[in-house]
Amino acid sequence: MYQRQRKILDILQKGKLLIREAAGVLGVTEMTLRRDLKSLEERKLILMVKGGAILHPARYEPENDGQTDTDTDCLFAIAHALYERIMPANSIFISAGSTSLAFAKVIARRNHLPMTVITNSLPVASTLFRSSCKVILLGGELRTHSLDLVGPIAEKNLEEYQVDWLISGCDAALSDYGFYTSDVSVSNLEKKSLQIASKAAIITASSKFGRRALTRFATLADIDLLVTDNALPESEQSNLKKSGLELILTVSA
Amino acid sequence: MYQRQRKILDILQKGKLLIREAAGVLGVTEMTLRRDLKSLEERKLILMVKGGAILHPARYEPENDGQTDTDTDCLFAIAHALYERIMPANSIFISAGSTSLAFAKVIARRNHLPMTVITNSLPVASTLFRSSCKVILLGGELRTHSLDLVGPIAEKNLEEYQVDWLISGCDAALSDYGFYTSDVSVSNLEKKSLQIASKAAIITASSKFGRRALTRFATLADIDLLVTDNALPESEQSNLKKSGLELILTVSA
DNA sequence: TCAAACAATGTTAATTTATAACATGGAGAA
DNA sequence: TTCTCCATGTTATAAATTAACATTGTTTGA
Repeated sequence: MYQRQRKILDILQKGKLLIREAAGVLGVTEMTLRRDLKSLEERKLILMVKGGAILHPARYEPENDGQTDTDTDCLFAIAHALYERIMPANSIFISAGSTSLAFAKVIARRNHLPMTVITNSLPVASTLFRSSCKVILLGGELRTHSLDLVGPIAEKNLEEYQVDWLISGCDAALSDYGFYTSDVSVSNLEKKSLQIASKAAIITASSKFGRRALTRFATLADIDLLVTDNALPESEQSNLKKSGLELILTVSA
Repeated sequence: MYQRQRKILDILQKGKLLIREAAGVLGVTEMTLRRDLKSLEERKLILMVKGGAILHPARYEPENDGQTDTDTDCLFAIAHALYERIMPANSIFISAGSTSLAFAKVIARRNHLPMTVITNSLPVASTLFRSSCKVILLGGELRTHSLDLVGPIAEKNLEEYQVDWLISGCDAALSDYGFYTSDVSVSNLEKKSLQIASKAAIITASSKFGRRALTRFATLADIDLLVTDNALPESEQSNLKKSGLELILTVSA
């Protein structure tokens, strides 16, 4: 029974759960599933909506702008792989972005050791709220459409810290040149965070490769570990390995 | 129609709306109300749950620990009164707490002028996200049960700013001595924020008067404006007036 | 000004979802 | 074994949601 409720929460990580569908998937009656959901709702873990349930809204989710299930699965596979590779760690910096957020969710669910997480993302902070992690949120200006913090204050605060790992996504990547983001203030913050991290990891879907975005925030040499999915073309893979970084490829569904 | 949708949002400020009940209150059919709700949901302003609706969860809300409707009404009355008194302003600091959060909600709904809001509260930042306000969130450690930021980083960041008004609640108050909070790190931050504000306002339910809490963060002389409800005893009122601060009393429901 | 077109709301019936009450069946205790 | 308890399943009932169509009032353009 507890096993099943855990599965329910897993399904919910990806968004909404429909009672009719999920009953089949879990191999139980609607009634049983309802009883599970009711119990989870009483524990404030979920919120029941018409015909289904969502995770309790005490944790904010940025809009899932047209992200498909497959996309989400891919992100979580990458996040899990990263988790296996770098944990346990004492302190990490998690930047903003959907891949980073997926990683934060993995930590919240799987990690039970004390750890310090520094982030500039409200969704990440909120995800780790009540986890075993101590959360430090950088200050700064709230970017209007992404719920993350940037600007000089955020950069200056960063100087106070030192972390084992920097975890970041990217908006675009070239296998022979480096990693890009499309916002200058984000890029500035990323550059700073590279300086305070002993090691740096990029996690991103392979689809980001082969294009540029506005500014490059990291060269290949800046990055120690790259986790992406195995849809990454051979040529890109060999380019990356040449630069000496560790490459982990997850199997896509 | 738009008038009615505004009313719906007003009702929702206080929590959940039940379609069956609200249809009567608004004087329309369930069907009409449903259509309004559907439209609001499409605009991502609300989320429909079984039998009713809640505000869109894209905002962090601390748990409503047993706060009654009357309590909430009282808070909003106070928040409105403060809004009328101090707006327009160029820049304000809003501290953490349920009363401050109510004030942020009033701003989000009523203010359409550009303004800068500095806060150490995630719920406040999230409430003002997408409003006409520029939001600056102080950095620092996330307090585990309150979703607000404290600590040396937060205090240091504060030094960078200067605001017209400080808006704060309190955990306890004595009419001849000052205002208290029950957390030392919160108190430290409050003291700092008094220093960067031209004027300071306390908003609080009158029930907080007559007791102490762990630490005093402000004397009567530190405060320029107090907004509370008219259940405040005469003796306390005269004490407060003696100290020269401006006192605004709202009518309780 | 009138009537066509439209928008908002109301009404009813059909469908879907939720609840309640009782039935089954297996695991463990006396 | 036999009883009890608990998780689950079944069925019937109630509630909520949707769809389709009816009504009303308002705008618009001949």
